[in-house]
Amino acid sequence: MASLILKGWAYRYLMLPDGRRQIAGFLLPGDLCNFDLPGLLRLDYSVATLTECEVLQLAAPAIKRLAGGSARVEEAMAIHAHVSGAITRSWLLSLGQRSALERIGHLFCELHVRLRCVGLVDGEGFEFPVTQIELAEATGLTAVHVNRTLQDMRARKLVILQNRHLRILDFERLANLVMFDGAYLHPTLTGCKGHG
Amino acid sequence: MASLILKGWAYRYLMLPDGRRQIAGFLLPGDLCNFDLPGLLRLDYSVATLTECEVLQLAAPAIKRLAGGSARVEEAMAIHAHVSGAITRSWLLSLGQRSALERIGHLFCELHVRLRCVGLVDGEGFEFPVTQIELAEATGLTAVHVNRTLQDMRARKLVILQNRHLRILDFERLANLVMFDGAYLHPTLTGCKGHG
DNA sequence: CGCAATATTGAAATAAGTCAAACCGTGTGG
DNA sequence: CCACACGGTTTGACTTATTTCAATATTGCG
Repeated sequence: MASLILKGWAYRYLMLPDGRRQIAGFLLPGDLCNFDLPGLLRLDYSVATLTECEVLQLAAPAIKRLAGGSARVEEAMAIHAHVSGAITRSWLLSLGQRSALERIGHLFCELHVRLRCVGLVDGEGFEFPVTQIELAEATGLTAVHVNRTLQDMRARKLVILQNRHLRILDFERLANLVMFDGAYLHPTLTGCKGHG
Repeated sequence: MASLILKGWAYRYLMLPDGRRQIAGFLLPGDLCNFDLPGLLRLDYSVATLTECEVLQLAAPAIKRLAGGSARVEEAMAIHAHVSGAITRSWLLSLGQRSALERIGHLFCELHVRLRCVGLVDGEGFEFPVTQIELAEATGLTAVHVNRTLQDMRARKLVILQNRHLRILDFERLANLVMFDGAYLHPTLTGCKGHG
C-alpha cells in the first residue's frame, strides 16, 4: 500500500525522546509515500500534513498490477524512489555543511523546482504553507534564527515571503548564492518540460 | 548492476562546489550500493573507500534472476533498501538536532550495531578506519571540534578510540546518553541474532 | 472582541568554528 | 640508522554563528 499525494502539502519527520523534532522532507502533489514495508519492518518516521490534502491510496495488489504491467510505471517508480533519496541526501549536505541562509535558500530553490514541475508555480511564486517554526525544524535551526535570516534575505531582495506565499525574486542569483544545482531533482524526468 | 561489499569500509559523500564535503553514510560488509539507475538518471553522490575492499559486482540480469526467482531475495533487498533509507534519515536527525557529542556517540552506536550484525565486533570493540577529519565530514563538525569532543568522551569513560580501533565501554550508557535506539536498524532482520 | 498561534525584537550566553602552531607516528630514502 | 616528510592529532587563543530567554507585536479566526 502506498499513498499518492494529489493535492496539499505534508511532511515526513523524526523525533527525539526529549521532543526535538526534525522534518526530513516535504511531500508535495505527485509524491508517493507510505510504502508497504516487507514483513516486520516498522516505519522510522511519521507523516503530518500542513494543509488539507487529497491522497490516493494505492493498495498493494493494484500497485503490483500497475508496476508489473507496464515498464513505464515501473521505471517511474524507480525514478521517484531515487530522486526522493537524492533529496534526502541533499538535505544532509545542507544540514552538515551549509550556513543558515544557504540552508533556507537551498530549500526554497528545491521547492520552487519541484512545485514548478507539477504546475504549482506562476509568475507570483507559489503557496508556501510552512511556518517559521516548521522551517526551523526542517533546517535544523531555531525559529528565532530563521526569522532573522529571512529578514536578511528580504533585505537582500532575494525573496518575498508573506501570507504563506513565497516568491523568489531572482532564481539565478539565489541558486548561485546558495549553490543550488537542480540536477539531482531530474526535473525533466519528473513532469516538468524544462525552461530554466 | 549493484555492488555488494564483502570486506572493508567505504562511504558515500556529496560535495559543494567550494570544496565542503559531507559524508552521507558508511558502507560496511554486507552492504549493497551503486544500483543501476533507470534511464538517464545521474548519481547524486560519490563513493570512496577507507580501506581495501572486496566487492562483488552483480550484473543487472543476475540480480533480476535472483530477485525474481526467490521471494526471499526480493524481500531481503527491500529490507536493505528501507534500512539504508532509515539510516540516512537518522543522520538527518543527528545533523539537525543533536549536539557534537550526541552526533559522534550516535554514529558510534550505529556502527557498533551494524558491525555486530556481520560479526565484526568482539569483546575488544571493532576496527574503525575513520580519521577524525572524516569523522568531522560525517558529523558536520570541524576536525578540531571532533578532536575535543572525543577527548571529552574519553574523559567520561564512554569510549576508547586509538590506533583505528574503537571500543564502546558501556554501550547502554552511551546509547542512553545520545538517545540511540537501534530499532530502525532492524538488527534481527539484518543478520544478527539479538543478544542486547 | 479576544484568544492562540505566529512573528519579531533585544540582550546575553554558548557551542562550535577559525587560525596557527606544535606534536606524533611511521614509513622512506639517503 | 638517522632525518625528514607526511598525514593525522592535539593544543591554545580568539572569533563568530547560532541559541537561549524573555518580552512584545501581529495575525488569523471562532
